[in-house]
Amino acid sequence: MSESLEQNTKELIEKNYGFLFEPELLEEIEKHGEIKSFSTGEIFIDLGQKITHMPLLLTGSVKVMREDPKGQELLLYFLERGDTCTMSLSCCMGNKVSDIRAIAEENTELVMIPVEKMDEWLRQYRSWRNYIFDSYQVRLNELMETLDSIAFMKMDERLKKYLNDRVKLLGSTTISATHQQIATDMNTSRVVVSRLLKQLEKKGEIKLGRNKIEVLDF
DNA sequence: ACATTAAGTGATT
DNA sequence: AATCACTTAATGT
Repeated sequence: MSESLEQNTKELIEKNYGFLFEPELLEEIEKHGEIKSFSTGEIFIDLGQKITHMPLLLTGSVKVMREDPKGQELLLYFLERGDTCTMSLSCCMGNKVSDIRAIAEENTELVMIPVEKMDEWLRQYRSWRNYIFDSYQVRLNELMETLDSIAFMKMDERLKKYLNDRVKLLGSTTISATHQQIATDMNTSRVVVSRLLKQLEKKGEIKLGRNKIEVLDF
């Protein structure tokens, strides 16, 4: 039984990271990594929590957000399979406390790597170094995108982007969320979201239902 | 049937 | 675009 689980683990890691890392590194990941799974809505990294492991996503997706001192939430970016949380990276290098919150968007599996391995692997494996640097770059770009979405885009454009992002991420045109949840993600008010969604529905771009939105046009 | 939660809307700032 | 106040609709008990 544990045999088949390990087999499964190995396959999962190889499927998602096999093309990135050399075999020796993959073996190390299998050896030291701990597989965890979370169901939709579970928070697995929270503000003020010490980071002891860094996550590598295998399946599912994750929402990463920040909270300002007033308790106002702000969505930073989404993670999908093959991604790692760059924010926790910087946290564990400095042995600091997390300043972000990570929530499972859907049922998600990931490998937790102990921080001690980070240093070692950075020195030892070129592919790991590249992966980390690439992650930084990808994340930085995404952050820039959300930044100028907030700074320069109007609400209706932001909402469209939000919907498209989630459709792409979930691989489904049906999003299940309340208007309130969406509003919180974009830190605006529910009323605004409801009105904009209604407009989009009138234009035939989406179809609304209770707790769900179907994206028709994109 | 009643309470609760989600969504829609006009008016105001 | 945000907030208020209120209505209507869908769901759970």
